[in-house]
Amino acid sequence: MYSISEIAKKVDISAHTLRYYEKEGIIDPIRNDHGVRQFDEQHLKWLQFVKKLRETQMPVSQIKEYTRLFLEGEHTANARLRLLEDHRQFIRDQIETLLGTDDMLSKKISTYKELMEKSLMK
Amino acid sequence: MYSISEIAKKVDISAHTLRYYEKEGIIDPIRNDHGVRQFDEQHLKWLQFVKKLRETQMPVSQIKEYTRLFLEGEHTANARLRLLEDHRQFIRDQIETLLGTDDMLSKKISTYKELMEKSLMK
DNA sequence: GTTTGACTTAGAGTGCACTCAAACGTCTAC
DNA sequence: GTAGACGTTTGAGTGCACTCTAAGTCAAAC
Repeated sequence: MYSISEIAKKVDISAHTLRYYEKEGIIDPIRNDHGVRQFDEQHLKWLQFVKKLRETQMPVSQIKEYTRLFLEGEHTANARLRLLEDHRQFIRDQIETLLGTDDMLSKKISTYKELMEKSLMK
Repeated sequence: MYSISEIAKKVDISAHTLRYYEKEGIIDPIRNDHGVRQFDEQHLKWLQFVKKLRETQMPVSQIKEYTRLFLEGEHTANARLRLLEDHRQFIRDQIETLLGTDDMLSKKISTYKELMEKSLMK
């Protein structure tokens, strides 16, 4: 069992943000008899998954929705699958955009370097 | 010469956002004798460049900084080069993250599909 | 036994990037 | 000559995702 600060460190998400995620219904830690949050390996895995979704710009609202469906049970598997597939498509589109801009930047960077060499030769 | 709404359409950035960019010093359209903004091909090209930077998450503040350096002249070429190289690195890191999550999602999606096939066979 | 430090809560504040509102000016078409 | 489409401005509002504050509880360390 981990305290909020321990798990915060492990997943590299601030304790503040974890409380915010709890308020949003994305996590539901166990509480001990003093009301202190306790996180287990399941929570850790879930948070690592959530983190990957956030790192790839899935909105918190969509993660909420996914969580809600998950908690609703088996019969929402189809809807969850669709959410994941949609996000994968978003990721792929994003990769395309990034590759395109990488390319443009590389060209621009080359031009800059050429220009600077020329001015050095003067 | 394009009006604000014409260029907004061309680059697919709202007129509102273009005015905001102007306030931030990212663009500096010409004004006619009635104070109406006029954009030319140079502005168009610049905005297309800015758009690519924004699409790849470069903060407006950094685009501002790049613009400022650009307007300062030749002697800032080195600083501008560094900005672009940093952003290219950011893009490459982002691509890595996206590829990793794409992979994870693909595995999860396969698992979902297998599960659903099994439940169909019951 | 008191201090330290980690935890709790509700609710307010922050920063970013827009996005809109209101009040007004100007051009063109009918 | 007036309606309507488009432009202008300043300043306020929005939505997202945190991020922090204040006031309090509790347990172990000194």
